[in-house]
Amino acid sequence: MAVSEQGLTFSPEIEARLEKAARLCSEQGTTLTPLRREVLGLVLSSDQPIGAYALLDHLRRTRAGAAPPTVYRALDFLRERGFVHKVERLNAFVGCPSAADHVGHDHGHAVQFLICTRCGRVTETEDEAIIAAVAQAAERHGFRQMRATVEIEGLCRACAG
Amino acid sequence: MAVSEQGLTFSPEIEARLEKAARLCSEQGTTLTPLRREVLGLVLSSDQPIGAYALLDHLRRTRAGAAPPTVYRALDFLRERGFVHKVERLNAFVGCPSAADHVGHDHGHAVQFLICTRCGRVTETEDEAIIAAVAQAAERHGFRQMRATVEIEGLCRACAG
DNA sequence: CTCGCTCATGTTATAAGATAACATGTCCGG
DNA sequence: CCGGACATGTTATCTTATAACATGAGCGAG
Repeated sequence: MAVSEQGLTFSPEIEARLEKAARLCSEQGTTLTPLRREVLGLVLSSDQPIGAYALLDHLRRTRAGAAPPTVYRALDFLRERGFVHKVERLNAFVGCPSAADHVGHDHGHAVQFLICTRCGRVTETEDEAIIAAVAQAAERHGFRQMRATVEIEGLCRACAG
Repeated sequence: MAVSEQGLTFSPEIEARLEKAARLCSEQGTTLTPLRREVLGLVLSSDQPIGAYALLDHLRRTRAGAAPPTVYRALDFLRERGFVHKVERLNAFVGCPSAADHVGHDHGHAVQFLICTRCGRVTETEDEAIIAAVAQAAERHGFRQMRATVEIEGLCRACAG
């Protein structure tokens, strides 16, 4: 991650994802501004879920005046578009690995996280059986599902040994 | 809910559940102290998830010195034993309707909440298909699941119309 | 009986997460 | 040139949660 006059620069893979996100935004008539781009880049660069205030600390390297609303507004934008998800148990944010696939319309989807309590890493999955089971359970209760999250805590393969 | 010298008194149904909880605790060698009993009673008396600070406000009616740790410690105790669950999305707590059935060992279970964004009510379910799908997905990733929560947001039958 | 342990609670302070409310600036179309 | 939409800046505050240390009750071993 380098600092230039345009703001932060990220690894090539992440730059590619940022480009893609920028394209998706402009197709929707919105803008991935430099600020939003930086926040998304920071989230994607973290190998663990990252908290809003940790993002803020990073942001302040380039933006002296950054304050909580700065980062929360950017996160709101990114979450609305599915580029970023919040892991509720951790009050922290992760980049969506498949943001490009289901732009903006994954409501009703049951996003799933495998949260390792030892190493802190989180893997996002999209298991169809879970999605279907959740949808059916909701329907059985006469519940109109808008969105759902599944947060599974335990030990990842590496940590479980 | 009445106030007596022994602390709060709840409705007969809730008193019955408190008695049962007290019995389960003593079987485990722990104690449902008056404080814990009051907190559990307050959670069970709420028809919606209730926040820690709302509980604190109620507690202070009978316990002048109550402070955040007072309520958080009681909640920790109750959660460890499965009498109470936290709805992560709401930072609020609900009583477990089936606390008596699976005392203390429901780890690995995927607790499920149907959260109505309109009326704020939360229904807890234990859908076997979801539990199984979650367990299988975790296994497929070599993940040793300890616990899981499924939080489904949308409109309940009454609110969806 | 009394020392020392464990458990529960009290007490004070602070950390961590999130939002409200209002101000500023930029771009663009009429 | 004005006015509206949008993005960000700025200040203050609110909500949620925990750290750290103090007090006190109950109980078993010596």
